[in-house]
This record gives sequence, structure tokens and C-alpha cells, in this order.
Amino acid sequence: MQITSKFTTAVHILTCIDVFGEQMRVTSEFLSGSTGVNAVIIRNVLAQLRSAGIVNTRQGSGGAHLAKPLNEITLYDVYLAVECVDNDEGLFHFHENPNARCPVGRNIHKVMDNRLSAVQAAMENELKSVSLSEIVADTKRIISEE
Amino acid sequence: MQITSKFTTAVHILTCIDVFGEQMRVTSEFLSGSTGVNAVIIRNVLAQLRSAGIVNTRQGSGGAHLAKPLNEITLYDVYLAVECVDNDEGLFHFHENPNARCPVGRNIHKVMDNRLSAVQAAMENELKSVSLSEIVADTKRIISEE
DNA sequence: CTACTTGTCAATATGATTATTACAAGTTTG
DNA sequence: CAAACTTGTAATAATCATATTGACAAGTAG
Repeated sequence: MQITSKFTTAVHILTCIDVFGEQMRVTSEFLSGSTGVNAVIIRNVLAQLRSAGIVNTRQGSGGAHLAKPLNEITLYDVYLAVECVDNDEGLFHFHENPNARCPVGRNIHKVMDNRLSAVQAAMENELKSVSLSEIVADTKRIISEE
Repeated sequence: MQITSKFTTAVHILTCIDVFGEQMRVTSEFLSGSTGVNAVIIRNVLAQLRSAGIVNTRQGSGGAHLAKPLNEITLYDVYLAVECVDNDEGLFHFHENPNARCPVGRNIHKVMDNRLSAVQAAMENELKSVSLSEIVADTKRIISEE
């Protein structure tokens, strides 16, 4: 099981918009070339980032732009935007038909739910602690040292 | 994206072994009935728990038994045993073909890896903090109050 | 108008997860 | 030993999520 690559793709996209955005139009075709991901997927990810208020895009004119400063975008915002984990279902997939006639079967969900939520929250809190400005700053530093 | 239900199934199994183990043989058929999960899946999960030194099973005689006390088994041990997350790949699936000729493409992995590992570690640390004895104690308490 | 780009649909592959059938091999009971 | 039961495991199929691809309507800019 792995969290969809749309997440790392989205971070890659946002980094490109900041790194290249001033010199050129950052189109879905360009992003497809940089990420190695199909342009339709790129457009879908951009649409999700746009719905989340993270980027602006427009038909025709082309080129994605940041809708807010990088330091106001965390990995968690990106994670939410691309729907890595379904809000209803949660991170852990429960076996769906525990037997209600078994004392354990009818209570296991109740007993585990809070704890699994805490595990998911621990992961999400860590995502909240990283802002895109850190990611991009590191990227620019590495590029300048190459 | 969700973590395989083999994880919650395994916790369910271990709870059943402790709750019912003294009164009866806890066979894969019985566990299949309690969990609503196919008996072959149950046997596969039991095989993984056995490989991890968490339970004992034997051909023929039937009935799974705990190989160590519940308070020495954490959710993390179970998570490792049933291989929720591939050790090589990690929790996050990276897009696989970033363009090495793009400055961002050839560095994005390097920049993100540490941070994604930290996120995964935060989740796994939370799993380590919960022992099966807590889960089973809660279950028994709820059953006794029904 | 023309060239380009985004938004989106539909069809297809690909891969992971779970279910199911089948049977060899080990254990227990009589 | 024979019968009944159980685990271990392989192979196949069904289901679902993920990612790719081609197509085209609609918006924008020169």
C-alpha cells in the first residue's frame, strides 16, 4: 500500500512553478516533461490544487501560478488537495463484515477506531510541520551548488 | 489509498485468540466466521504473524496460540508482520520517471526523501505506543458491560 | 482566424487486494 | 491404520484503485 504519487507529483509541480515561473510559462506539457507523468494527470492534479486554492490556472493562456505564498502552503495542504486519503474511510482499511454475533466481531471497530485515528493524526501533524517554502529553498540551494 | 485490511484483521485475530483461546480451539474457520474474512486470508495472516514470532500454529492440531504476552506486542509489530508498507518503497509512492535533465526533476527525490521518512516514522511511532494488551482489555471491558 | 492551452470524458492498461477452489501434509481420535 | 479435521500453500479469478492515453470542446492571445 502506498500513498498515491499524485502527492509527490503535486509537490514537484509547485516547486517547478516557483523555480521556473518567472522565466517562462509553466504549462501542463512542460510539467509532464519534468515529472515524467502524463499531461492529463498533471492537469487533474492542477485542477485539484486549484480547487484547494493553492494555484491559479486558466484555459487558453496557459501557465500555472501560485495562489498564495509558499510559506503558507504545507505538505498537509497538498495532501488534502490531492485526496491521498479518503475523508470518510480513513488511512486504515477495516475488514468490512465482522460478525455481529461474535462479541469480538461486534466491538473490534469501536475499540480500534480512536487509536487508528490517532495514528493517522500523527502522520498528518508531521505533514503540517513542513512548508513548501522549505522544500523549494532546499531545491534551489542544491541546484545552485550543482 | 488505504492500509490493507489484513492489519485490522490481524488485530481482530489476536484479540480472538486471547478472548476465546482458553475455552476452545481458535481455528482459521472460526476466525473466518468472526472476521467475515475468507479462511485462506486468515491462514495467510496467521502465517505472517507466525513468521514474526507473534503466534504459534501447527498443521493438523489446529488452533492458534499467542507466542508471547500481549503486552509485548504493539500495533507496530502487527503492522510489520503483515507488511502493510513495503520496506524498500516506503509509505509514499514517488512518481517514477522525473526528468534528470530538469534541475527540479533530478533533485526532487533528494529534497523530499528525508521529510517523507519523518512523516512515516511519526505514524509508526504512534503505532509503537499502543500494545495489544490495551486493545484486548478494552474489548473485554466492553463485552462485560454489554 | 490560428495556434496554443486547459478542462474533461472515455477507454484502456497496470497493479494491488481480496476471494475462492483445490489439494498436499500434519495431527488427533477411535 | 483409517477417518475426520486442520494448516500450508499454490493457482486462478474477481474486484478495485491507479495511471496512461487519445480525443475534443472551450477559453485565450497574437
